[in-house]
Amino acid sequence: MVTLAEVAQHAGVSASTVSYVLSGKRSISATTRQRVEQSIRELGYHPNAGARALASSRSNIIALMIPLRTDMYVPVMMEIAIAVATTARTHGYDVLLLTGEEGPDAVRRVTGSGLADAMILMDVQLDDERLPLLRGTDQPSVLIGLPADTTGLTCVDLDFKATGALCVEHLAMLGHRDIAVIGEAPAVYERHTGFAERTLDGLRLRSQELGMRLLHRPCEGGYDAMAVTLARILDERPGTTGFVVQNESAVEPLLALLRQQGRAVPEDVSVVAVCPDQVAVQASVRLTSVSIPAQEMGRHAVEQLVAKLDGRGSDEVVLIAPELTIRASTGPAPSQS
Amino acid sequence: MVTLAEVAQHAGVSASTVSYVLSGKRSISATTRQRVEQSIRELGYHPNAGARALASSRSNIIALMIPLRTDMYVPVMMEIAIAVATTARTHGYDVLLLTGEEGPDAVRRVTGSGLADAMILMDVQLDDERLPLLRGTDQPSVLIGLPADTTGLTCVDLDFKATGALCVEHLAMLGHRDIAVIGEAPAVYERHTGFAERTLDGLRLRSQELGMRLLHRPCEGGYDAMAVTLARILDERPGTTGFVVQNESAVEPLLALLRQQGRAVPEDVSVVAVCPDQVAVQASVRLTSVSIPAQEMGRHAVEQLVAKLDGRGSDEVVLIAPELTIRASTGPAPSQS
DNA sequence: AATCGGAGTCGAAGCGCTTCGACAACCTAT
DNA sequence: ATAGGTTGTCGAAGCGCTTCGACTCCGATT
Repeated sequence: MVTLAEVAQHAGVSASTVSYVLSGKRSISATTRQRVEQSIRELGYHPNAGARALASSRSNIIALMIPLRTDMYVPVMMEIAIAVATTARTHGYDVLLLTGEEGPDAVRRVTGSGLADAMILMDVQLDDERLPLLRGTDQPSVLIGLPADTTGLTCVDLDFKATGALCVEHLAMLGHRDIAVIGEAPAVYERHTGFAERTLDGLRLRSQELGMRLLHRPCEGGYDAMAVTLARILDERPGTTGFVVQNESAVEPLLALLRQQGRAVPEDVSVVAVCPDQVAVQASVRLTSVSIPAQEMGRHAVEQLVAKLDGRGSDEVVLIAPELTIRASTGPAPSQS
Repeated sequence: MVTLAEVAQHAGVSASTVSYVLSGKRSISATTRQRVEQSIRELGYHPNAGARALASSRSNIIALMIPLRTDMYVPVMMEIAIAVATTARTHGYDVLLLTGEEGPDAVRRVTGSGLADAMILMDVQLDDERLPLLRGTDQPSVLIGLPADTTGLTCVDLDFKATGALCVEHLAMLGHRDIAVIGEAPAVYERHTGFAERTLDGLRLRSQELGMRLLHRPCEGGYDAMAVTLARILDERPGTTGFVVQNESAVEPLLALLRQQGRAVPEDVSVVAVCPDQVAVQASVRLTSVSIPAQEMGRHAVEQLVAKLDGRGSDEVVLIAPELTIRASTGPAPSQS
């Protein structure tokens, strides 16, 4: 393994000079720089990560905590993770993948050992047990998601409340008055994952303001669960003409069931989904949807973090404005004949 | 930040003793050990990762290279990644997430810098450009997937050839004679991803042996692409009664289209999928499928790697035997009336 | 001509840990 | 009683890098 010292010798300069060429923290004459760079290339030198971390107390690693469960939003998680990894690389950072499994201990371990310089937390619950730890350390962090109390924290998330409102408004504009919400699995609500509850808030508030009737039903994904849920909804509110779906794995089953029952989309009922664009365009009916900007969230989180690590940037909550794309699954409410 | 030296002082022993308590590499008297452990707990000590890596030339990190593209098998990738991360933790390793983006350079960077002790590569192509680099380094690695030439490499994968054969056998046993294969997107075949081609090999070989007719069509996921593909297939081979689907995002569209055309599953046509169990049970018809054991693959890869790092274990190719689960999407071929 | 300051380079200290050799203390077999 | 072997502990030498003075040179300022 090639070391700094070897490069220095090869280039005929001192070790510190090589170091300064690499870091740019002191000025180096053009000729020296070139000679050093040449040697680095010739010898195929890569700075040793451990030594660098030890000497500089900077690991150039960002930790990413992803949820262990895969009961929801797998593609979204994946997309965020990839966006985080690629964005981090453009800033010279690598990404350490932690699963929720260790819980709060992972936070202690990482901050305590200097394994990572900063962390990004996903799947944040309203009252997450990791939050006190984050507040109690000087290690920068960014949450993807929104807890109940955000003081002293930096968060990035889609504005799910506005998302809910936007869905309702769109359906209202089309003349729908009776709306059903197919939500995430009950477990998601039980563990108080913020985004699900905030979407619901937005839906409820806006529908009330607009004088619409709203029925919310959580739903495990899959065909069978959706069948049961749909039957109950139509039993309770036969006049339902609009659906808002916030559960990827319920989308296609819902469409299939509606088709099967002879309810045409969008002629008889309209469906708005909250899902990544990819899911919306691949569905059997191209879905009107509010997209979940997974990539943007991941990128944003890293950039906030890098800003903090560079001494710029501060705690703030960034809520990305939702955008509704009209596709083929929504249309005017059927006239009440 | 608490250091080894502080722990040593607090416990009234030398630094090296604390180190030996931690590593267990020399025997320590019970009383000393307890005193040291007590101090560690009281002070909340965590060994500094950089210092440790520098001194021991072991980072206790495993690098995981995941594909950048998300055009296939997202849930599988995710499940593997999570399995790798959790399994690695049980062996005292953390996982560094690398995307394919950097290509072979990532391998150079990681091995050169000592960032990781070993690596796991996913989405291996038959003639992957990273392979020469792996062979040329003494850093252990495991591939998830199977390249054309496996000499000097350790690989873990589902036995896709046997998977293909298994699907054909099942359909043959039920009396089907005309089979269509809905494959991955054309791009997947173009870049010579081993698993797709090997499945196809298995399908072709076994169907030939059993005297069945087989038609293979790649297919982008999604409803529209599936509609076109299906129309072409039925046009060319109207007598097709069995489908093998190896593309998650084509499964549900296929079922919807068949339903729409009045072809009942499994009465008129049978469908076998190659997909994770979760997908199979969530579909609108519970699918007979060969499951992709993502978790097992991830776990296995880590265990191979850890064995190598411990000086045990050697290069070998582990092909996991496929298992077919019969569910509701396959049945006897319709009698030829 | 004397002084100042910036640019460019070097030497050395040290980051927190592992690990090797040394050594004291003790136990066992002669 | 003595040699030989264990067992438990310590001191010190690095691992490869960053970074802080310190030093030299040289052109610019008075």
